[in-house]
Amino acid sequence: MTLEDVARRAKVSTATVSRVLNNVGQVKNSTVDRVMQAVEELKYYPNLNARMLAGGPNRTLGMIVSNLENPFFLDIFRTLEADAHRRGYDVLVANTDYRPQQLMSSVKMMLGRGVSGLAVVVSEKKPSLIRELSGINLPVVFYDVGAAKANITNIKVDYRMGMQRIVEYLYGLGHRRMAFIGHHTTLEPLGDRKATFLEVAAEYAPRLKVMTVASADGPTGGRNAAREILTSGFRPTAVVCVNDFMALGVLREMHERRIRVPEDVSVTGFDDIGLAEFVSPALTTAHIPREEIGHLIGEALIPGPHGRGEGKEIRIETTLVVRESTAPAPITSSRRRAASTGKRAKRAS
Amino acid sequence: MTLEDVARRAKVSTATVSRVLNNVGQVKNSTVDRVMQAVEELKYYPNLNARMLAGGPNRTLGMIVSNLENPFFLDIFRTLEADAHRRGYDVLVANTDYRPQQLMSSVKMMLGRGVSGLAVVVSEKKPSLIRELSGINLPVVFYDVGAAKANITNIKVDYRMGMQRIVEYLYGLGHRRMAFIGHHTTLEPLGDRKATFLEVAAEYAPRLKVMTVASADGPTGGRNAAREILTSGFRPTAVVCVNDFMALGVLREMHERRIRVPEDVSVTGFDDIGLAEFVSPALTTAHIPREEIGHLIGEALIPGPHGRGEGKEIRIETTLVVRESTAPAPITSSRRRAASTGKRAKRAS
DNA sequence: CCGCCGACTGTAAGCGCTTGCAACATTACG
DNA sequence: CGTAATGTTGCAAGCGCTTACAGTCGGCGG
Repeated sequence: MTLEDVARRAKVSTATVSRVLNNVGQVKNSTVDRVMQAVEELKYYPNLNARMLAGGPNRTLGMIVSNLENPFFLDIFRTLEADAHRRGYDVLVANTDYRPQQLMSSVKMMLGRGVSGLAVVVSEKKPSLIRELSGINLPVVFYDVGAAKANITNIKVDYRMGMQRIVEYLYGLGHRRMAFIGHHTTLEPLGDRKATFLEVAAEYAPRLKVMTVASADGPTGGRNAAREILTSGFRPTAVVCVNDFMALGVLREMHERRIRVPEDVSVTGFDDIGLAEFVSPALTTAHIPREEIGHLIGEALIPGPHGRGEGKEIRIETTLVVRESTAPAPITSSRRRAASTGKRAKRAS
Repeated sequence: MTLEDVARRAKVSTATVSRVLNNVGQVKNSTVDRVMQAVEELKYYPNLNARMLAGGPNRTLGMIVSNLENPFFLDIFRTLEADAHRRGYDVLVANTDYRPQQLMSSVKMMLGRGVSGLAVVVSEKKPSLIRELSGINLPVVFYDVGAAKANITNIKVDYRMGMQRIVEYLYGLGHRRMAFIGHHTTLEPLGDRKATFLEVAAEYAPRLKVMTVASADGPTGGRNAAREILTSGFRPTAVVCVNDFMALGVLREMHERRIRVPEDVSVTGFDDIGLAEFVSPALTTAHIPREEIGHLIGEALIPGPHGRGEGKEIRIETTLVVRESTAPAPITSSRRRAASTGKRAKRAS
């Protein structure tokens, strides 16, 4: 089924068929009808490869994420896709599983497919990548990694501020021993998060004791990390996780060990994925407006009536969402003693 | 950056460059090196559209799912993608959100992109689609909808048996009032599931009372459905959900209303998504081997050394996984009376 | 009645890549 | 050293579609 078949059937030239299909140029109404009918009868659908090769309307976006399984990424993808569909665009996704190498090949794949816009929402940094991508003439948006250039807009969330609010909040609740659970800490943005936690925690030194452990992204990773902490001898009263997805796992591990959350230990996440309010206890976390991010990406990549908002540097703020997984630190024997003498009664209560 | 640029730089013809890139035909080693070097220096990457148009090696699969957000679909996609990558293939995903219309356009999109294999893992049935797809010369695999043909292999899970085991198990636990929560019950496979539940339940009539409610797929839908049941006046001792994803929501709703699961009411899911064992209480469910399904799809779509396993009809069995969300039905006042007389002491315990 | 203009349609030149076929270069033997 | 095999390349014809550019045709003003 090619354009030519349709043309023959409608007794016109391929040029005309192309014109009616793309709705460009002037075509007599009766001809349009004839062509459309032929299209129907033949169940013709265009060969998109040929179309793109020939420089036809290119309506496909590309999006590369680190882990589609993590609702954080999936949510961004879904809002972008919804926006894109609304504007007649398709979006191709690629998953890197946090592998820089896979990132590179995914980018080449996207470019090779000729996407008209590319969103790179990953946690692996590749300086060379950014350099390459800023060379080509294509709107690009980076999330978390990269810097704004002529053709690339950069979206960054203020992770530090979010982390600060969490630690502050926990500290205010009387927590003095905290554990941080992360994953892929050798990858820059992810390592930064851990470093950020450490820095923020350091502000409360030496009264605050911390430990950090890394595992894989996801509930299973979270559970393993929790186990590691629990068997380490360190007894944190609060566990702060790099993201909600992992927090799910620590919640479960606590449950299985009959460690009550939040009575015995508080747990926090980051992202505020939908599941955060569906687990029990519901997760206290820092909300990252993923829908907004999805929309922003769409705006940056899809040319609108006002052109597209290229080359901007966008900063996203997080907000602390307190739910059920956090509470005042339990009174330890030593603190109870202090409390009984009335010295810290306020905080311990 | 085109093949010609590379050719010029390596002082060979485009044909030769193409040959070394695709590793076909005989090319002198020194030439290969020269070409590869030019490729490196120019950071050339092939225009996949042109390649496909020209009939080059086509290594991309297409997969259409109803709801990527539902881990059930995502898991299948991920295992297929992993298999595909291992064999040098890419896979394009499209999401239909359970909309038959979107299904049709997604199929056209995939076909238009020239995928070399297509997996349709959806819950919307479109007879015309199946007819169309069986006409073309392309390996296709349908999940849940469709029938095996020359080029299409069909994967079906024995939903009925799974449902039967669940209801039987629940009945054995003393449950006599059950509610079924589904979604999109107007779509055939999904409506079938509801019907299946009803049929299975009917086998226990008139001792078993049931009610069914439908909502949207996902935790939120599950929660809304739970609310609907709870405000209806009907007081089920067991809630069976069409899938785990929705069950997550009913678990939460119960928790918020301080209805204990499983003491006050038992809840079951279907699919056995990873999250099922991370929520509390962990979900009793019917396990569908999603990885196996992913692998099967890969086998059917990717030509291997033994050709591909086309046109088969594959039946997948489920297994009941009992976890924490189910328990014997609570003793009602009337049953307690009976129990106190010793008549049903066994079952009520 | 002629020329011109605008509406409509056809012609044909690619887009970047693959590949059958022909051409040329090497090597092996006799 | 000649000749047939082989080994290596280049040529050029498309793949299906878009899009200048060049008609063709009917109607209008002059």
